[in-house]
Parts: sequence; structure tokens; C-alpha cells
Amino acid sequence: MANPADTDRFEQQRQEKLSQIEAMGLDPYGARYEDVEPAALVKARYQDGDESQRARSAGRIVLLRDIGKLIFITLRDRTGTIQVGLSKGMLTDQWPLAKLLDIGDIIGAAGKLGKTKTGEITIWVEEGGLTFLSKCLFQPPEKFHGLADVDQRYRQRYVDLWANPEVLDRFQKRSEIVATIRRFLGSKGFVEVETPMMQAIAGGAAAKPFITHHNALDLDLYLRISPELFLKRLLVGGMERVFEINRNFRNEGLSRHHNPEFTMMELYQAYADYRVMMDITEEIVSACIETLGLSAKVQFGEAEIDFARPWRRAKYADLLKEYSGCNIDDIAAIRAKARVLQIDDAGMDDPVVVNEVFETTVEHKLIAPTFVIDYPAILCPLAKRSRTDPKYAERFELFVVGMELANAYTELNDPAVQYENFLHQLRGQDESLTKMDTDYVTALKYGMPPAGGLGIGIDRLVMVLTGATTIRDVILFPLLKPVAPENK
RNA sequence: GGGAGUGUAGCUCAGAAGGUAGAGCAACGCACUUUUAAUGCGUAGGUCCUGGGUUCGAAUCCCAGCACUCUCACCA
Repeated sequence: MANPADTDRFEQQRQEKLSQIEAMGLDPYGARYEDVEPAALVKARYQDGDESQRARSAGRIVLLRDIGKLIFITLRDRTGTIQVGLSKGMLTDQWPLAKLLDIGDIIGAAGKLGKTKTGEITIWVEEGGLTFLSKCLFQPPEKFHGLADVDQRYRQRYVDLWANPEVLDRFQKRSEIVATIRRFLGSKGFVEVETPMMQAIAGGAAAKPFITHHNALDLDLYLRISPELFLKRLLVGGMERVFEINRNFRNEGLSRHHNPEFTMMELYQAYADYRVMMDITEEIVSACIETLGLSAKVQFGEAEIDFARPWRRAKYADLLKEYSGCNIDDIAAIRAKARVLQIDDAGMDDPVVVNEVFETTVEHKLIAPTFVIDYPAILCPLAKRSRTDPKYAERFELFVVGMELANAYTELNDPAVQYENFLHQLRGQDESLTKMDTDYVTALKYGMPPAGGLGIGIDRLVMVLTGATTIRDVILFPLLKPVAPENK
């Protein structure tokens, strides 16, 4: 927006056309417009040679070719585009209105459906069939290159969506992915629930929360960092299969893989364990791939991801050995490796150093979907320990293109162990966060069925399945710094 | 917070070495009844991010700032 005066120049030209439309006795912002047929359906049902066909569509003018006494318009709606033809010969009273149309305007078009001699299916508007529905007062972005300014694309997503069709397509796919997950879980008997977004204790994960305040109760509350502890209370209550798809909020940095608010699907299934969760994860992702009509091999940037089942299941310790060369029990070697990797391990507990080395040497190497299983138990205060080797917890994280996509446990349901884990977790933490969810321990004391739990990051799943390399491309309105008033 | 890059017309972008700014699209005008990013001719449109500095002269070189992008760090 370099010069406001110039913006005004273009806007005033369009404002003038708006006035002319008003002068014709028309409302430049339209009204209810019914019996609209999506562009894609119109094109699909067209029969060659049938002269009696008619059509009625509405959408935004994205291209306009004025040949004098003939105007061709490319109209875009949510399903695609269709050509609209306006001819002086067919229109009498409405021809002046046709000549006022600008790229960006929203119109309805009704008339004969036919083909031009170049083979384009076209709605030939008849007198009275042109309906002005909304004026666009701004210059649209360049018609061929679209909107490229990254900042403006996110700030003005409403322009991005119609200037760059692949953006709309990606968000439609996101909707289909979420719908597929709901359908899949519904078919398995899972019940969808909603648990608190505002929590007095931000539990279920270890991330910095956002703080808010309830005035009437004079109560500080946290935006949730995880729904986990509430969903597991529902297991206690007898909801044996529950899930929630909703936002989590974490007050941490932004990156191409992180947005402060992100969408998580969490599910809990009584009498299952983390191995069942691995199967469900594969089934959910495979169902989404099928919905989107993808093959098992999905292109992502330079990489190709092979989702053919079964996916690799590898132990944490084995992967650590494979990629860092360190034996997980050889803490001296791991600390030496950490220093080589420029990790400052001073003051870090052994398991934390191990995990640091794991994260820097292993995670980004996991391109094909890989279940990393059996984490050091100390890192997993909400997971049940392995019966065969209690140093490890029955937990997996799923990695794809180096990105954590899912996290699952065999859920810890022993209240005494849970209490101990909470105590240990709180040690040395920030004063403001040192609150234990004792009610959760109480819930466990009533008896929680053994269960498996799974969380899938929806944004990242959409990234992987739509080839988006930054999370901002799968969130309609990602967090941005507000524009300073003087830069507006 | 560190590093790198970008910032030029409404949009997409050119502007080697310092000489006062260009194209395509969009807009406006004219022509055109079968176009497909329509075409042809013409017109108009700029605080070259901001502020300093060097210079006879800065979009260009230097310094500082701002915004954005990428990247590293932080991040159970």
C-alpha cells in the first residue's frame, strides 16, 4: 500500500461504476439469488448438440475479455470456473450493465447453455439473466501470477483464496480430511466430545500456556495445552471410546511446523494399548489418503513419502544407535556425542541429554512414516511402563518427513504411580506452573480401564497430505504480528 | 536473540559497473460478435520501505531503523 492516493484513484473509478449501477435502479450489493448450480456440475451435465439446455450460476469474475459487442467472462465459484458469454445481440436493456462489469465483481448469470466454436461450455446470458450481486472496489491481484506477497496472502486470506485457486483447494482438502476422521471414528463407535479450553491447571503436556482471566470469579485460567486429562476422566466415567478434534494453545515460538494455536485430534479407547493405536493411526491416515484420491506415494517438497502399510516400527533405543552410534545405556558416550553436536548438556539430567541427542540425530532423518516406540519412561509421565522392561514406557511417536505427526501411549491408570510421576514432574518447575491436578489422581482412584490413547496433529497431517511445507499454508488465519497503524 | 535474503507502479517483476526508472498484467480511451492470460493502437499511473551519510549527482555505495521471508537457537 505504497501510496494511499493511488489506491484511491482505482477505488474511485470502481466507485463511479457502482454509482452508475445504482443509477440503473439496481442494488450493487445484490440480494438472495436462488437455484444456483455449481459451475462444475453445469459443465459435467452439458450434452453436446442439445440446444434446449439452460444454466444459472453465480460467482466472482476472475477474467474478462471484452470484444466490443461481445464479452466473455470467466466466472469462478467454489467448484471451479465456467465461461459466461454476454452479447449485445442477446441483451438489450442489460447491455449497459454488462459493459460496467469489472474483474472481481460477483454476478449471477442465467441463460442458454452452449458451446463456443472453440469448444468452451458457456452460459449465454439472456435479457434479464444478468444479476449484479456484489461490487469489488479494489484492484484484484495480477491474473496470471496471482497474489505472491507472502505476508499479504496470510493477512488478506480472503483475497488469497480466490486469487490462488490452489489455496481454496487445499482448505477443501483439509475439510475432507477432518470429515474422513470423524466418519472413521464414528464407524468404530467413538463418541465426539468437547472438553474445556479454559483450564485452571494446564495439564496433559509440558508447554508454556497462555493465561487469561475470568472476572466474575476473579480466577486466572489457562488456555489448554492438551485435552488429555479431561478425556481420560471420561474413560473413568464409562465413555469407553471418545475423541475430540479441537484447538490446543502453546505459548511458544513460531516456525514452519508450529503455530501457537493448532488443531489436535485425541482419542482414547478402553481395553486397548499403544499397539492398537498404531493400527488405528495407519487406518486413519490411509482412509484420508483414499478420500483425497492419492496413491500411497505422496510427494512432499523434494521427498516422496511412501504410506504403504505396514509402516516401520522401530525402538527408540535402536534408532538412537542407528543414527547417533550411541548405546542408550552408555551415558558417557551420549554426553560426548551431545558435546560434538554442540548441545550444552551441563545441568541436564541423563534422560534429557539422551532425548536431545535423539532429537538432533534421529528425528529429521525419519522421512517415511516411522513409529518410534518404547520411549524412556522418565520422559512419559502419563504413559504406562513396559511390563517386560520398566525403564521404557509404552509410547510411540509417529514421524513423517522429520515431523512429529502423532503421539500415543498405553495410558497409565495406576493412581499411585501417576501421583509419583506428577510429583517428579513438578520438581524444579516454574512456581506459577507448580500445580498438581489432584482431581485427576482422584479420578484414577475410582478406576480407569486400561486404555490406549492417541493424538494426531491435524495441521501437520494436512501438510503432509497436501504437500504444504509450512503450517501457515494449512491454517486459514495463522498468527501474525498485527500491522502497525502507520504501515497500514 | 544470531545469521542470510528481500523491500521499485494496484499486482507480478526487470533495472552490470552511481547519471534521476521500465515491462507485462490491471486501469482509462478507441477499434473489434466466438474470446481462453483475447488482440491492436493510444493515455495515465512512482516518497524506488524510512531516516541519516558519502558524492557534483544515490533505486544503486555506507550506517541506522522498520517490515517480511528463510534459517539457526529457544521449545516434554
